[in-house]
Amino acid sequence: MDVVSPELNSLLPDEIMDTEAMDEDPPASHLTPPPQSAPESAQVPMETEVPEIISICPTTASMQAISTNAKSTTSSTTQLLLTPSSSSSTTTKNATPTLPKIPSLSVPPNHQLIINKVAADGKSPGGAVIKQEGQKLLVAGLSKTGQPIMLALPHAWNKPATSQGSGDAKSQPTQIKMVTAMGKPVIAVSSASQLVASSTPLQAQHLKTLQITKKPPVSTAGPMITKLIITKALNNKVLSSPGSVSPVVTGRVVSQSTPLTPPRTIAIGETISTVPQNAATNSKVAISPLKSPSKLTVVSVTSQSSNSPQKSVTLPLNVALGQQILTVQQSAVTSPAKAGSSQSTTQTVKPVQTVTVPTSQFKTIIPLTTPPNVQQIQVPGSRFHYVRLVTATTGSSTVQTGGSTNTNPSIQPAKPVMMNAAVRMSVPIVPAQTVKQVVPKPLSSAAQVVTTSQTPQRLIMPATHLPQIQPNLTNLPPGTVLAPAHGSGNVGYAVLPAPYVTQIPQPAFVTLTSSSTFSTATPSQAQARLSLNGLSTSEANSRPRKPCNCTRSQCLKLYCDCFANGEFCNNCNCVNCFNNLDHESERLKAIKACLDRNPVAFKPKIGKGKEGESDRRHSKGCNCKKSGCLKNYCECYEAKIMCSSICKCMGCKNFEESPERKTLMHLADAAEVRVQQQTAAKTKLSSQISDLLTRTTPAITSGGGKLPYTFVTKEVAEATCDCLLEQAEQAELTNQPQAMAERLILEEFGRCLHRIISFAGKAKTDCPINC
DNA sequence: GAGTTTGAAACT
DNA sequence: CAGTTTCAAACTC
Repeated sequence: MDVVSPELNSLLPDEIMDTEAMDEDPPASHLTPPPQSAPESAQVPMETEVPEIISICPTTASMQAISTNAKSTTSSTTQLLLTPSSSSSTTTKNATPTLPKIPSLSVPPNHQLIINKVAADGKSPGGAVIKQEGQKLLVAGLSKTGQPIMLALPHAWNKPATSQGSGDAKSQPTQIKMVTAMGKPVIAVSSASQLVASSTPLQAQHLKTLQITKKPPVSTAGPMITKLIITKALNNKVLSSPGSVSPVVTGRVVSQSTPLTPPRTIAIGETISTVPQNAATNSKVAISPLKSPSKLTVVSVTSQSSNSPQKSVTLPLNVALGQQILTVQQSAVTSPAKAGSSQSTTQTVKPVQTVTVPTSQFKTIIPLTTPPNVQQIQVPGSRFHYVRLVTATTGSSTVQTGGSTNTNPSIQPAKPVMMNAAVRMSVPIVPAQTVKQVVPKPLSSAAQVVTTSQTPQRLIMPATHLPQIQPNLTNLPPGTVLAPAHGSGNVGYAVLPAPYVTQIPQPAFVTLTSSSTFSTATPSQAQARLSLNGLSTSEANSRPRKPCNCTRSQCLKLYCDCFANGEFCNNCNCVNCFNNLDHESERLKAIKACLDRNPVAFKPKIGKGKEGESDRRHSKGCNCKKSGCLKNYCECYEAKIMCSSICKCMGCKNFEESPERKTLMHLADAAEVRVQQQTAAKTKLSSQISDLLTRTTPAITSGGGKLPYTFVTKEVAEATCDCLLEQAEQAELTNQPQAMAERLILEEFGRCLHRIISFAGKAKTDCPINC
């Protein structure tokens, strides 16, 4: 029977405290995306920081429940809810003080929060008091078998959600999910999620993620008994107390290397070890979603009956990151992992099977019921990588060793672990250049730390079975992902342009985030990526492109820039937009139609030249007639490239030696520089004047100094001179004749005077009584 | 902001 | 493939 401290219960969101849902959550719930909550989903940052260390250890039998008193925590109101694992039915709301001993919290100097087994006190009956300090939160629980369960969380999780808007990737929330599948607990940490117990209401809102699902291996559709913990660690250290903790639970911690230096290779290791079943089956863990730093760790843990021998399972994990596909393979604990990296040269279908970990929004439940295997697909000559998701029903399917580079997940005799999740990684769309495979590392004891690359993340989403849409892989929009239909086995693909993928709202997925790219991405960016048309509020940085204004095309034709770029409309001004998930079928059909008309419709029009940008040219060439190819009507000119021989334009002036073009480009560049310089100068001048206003107001008021020259102090004069000098420099840069230069300088001087006078007038109006 | 111009996309 | 229409962005006033 699982017990949750009442005190904690009152603090936790309903979603978390809904034990029935946790216990009785039908398989469908796992597959069903969480209810679309626009605000929440929109606010869910895709990139989140990952806890430095997350380790899960079996709990001791004595512990029935562990709860953290939010009040006890100093800074963050992080709450940890750890329900005892028992074979019987679980009830979180019935915290029983009868629990023998409860882990107490100790704050080690290493900035870890540790919950140790201690006697229950009055404050948190049946629960442990969590003392938070430092960067890591370590929650240790003891199962009935006496095996501890420990969770280490980065201190960043404790940060209030309000800091998310700061743009600091570290502030992004991380979600911890515990799912029990096949009677075995599965714990996953998704970066997208937020802290379960956060002091701020905002954090509480997002808290939905912690869920434990117990499912007997029933149907083939939902058979996955994956015990998976996904964590992202900042460092390679594994905090789980190796010696003290029983070896039952072992997990690898996937850690990303330093954010500053994104590693080229991503290594994700996963260990699955047996755990006393009684401890695992019914245990519930509610962990307040803490903001995780940019690091993501994925740790899979398998629990099994105590009597059963420890098993190690290899878990192939295929993660498509941006244009990159990350192949992660789990190695047996005993068997060292093979390191292999395969790059772009690939066959149509890679023998390696991979598991895509779907990214989830904050409130996602890890769907373990229908775990597809993912096969990495690389099209020769194609810039893009594709992933084929295959529903894995048996462990045998997981094994395919292809080329030497592919380390086949050496599947141990134990049952294969499969993840029915896609990794959603919102990342800048970049050409898929590399396929990175993670070399499984030999599991030492409790956990292993694996470094992950900072590659942008891409979402692989489940899609409707659309067998009719199987366009040429090489012609798909950049980053297109082929997603399998639900329950359709390995057949059927849905064409998902990568940009779409990154914007797809959250289905029920496991979130795996990469830390590195997140560091640069602001929450708003992630938010914008997630949001659909009109749902996102802040996306200034996420959308370099202008919003479309389509009215008649439904944004499903190439007229629409959003559609043409393979993106969902987002905060656009379009009318009757179908370029969103609500009209997925229409959109897919439109994509197919476009590809039928033009197989390379979604390929970039501006091909990269042989040697850098200078050789860039339009793939089709323009067809301008009146613009002289010197206006943005011309696609060549718009792309800042010159027309080439393939252009059919008339009266083209967009060639290398064209004087018109040179003048135009020169003026454009000069204007840009000028704007920047003048902006800086004006800012300085305004600052000086404003500062002067505050200092001279008494003099003005007393002496009736309402004359502008009152403000012409040394500072103002210097600022004015700066403006004039910059103007002169600008004129010089643009090769303006002397007369013109003088004129520009005088004009600038006039503007400066005008500003001075304006401020003087303002000062006068601000103090009408005295002035 | 409304209207016009322009050229790509779509259509025939 | 060529001609025409549609469409939305770029541009002008």
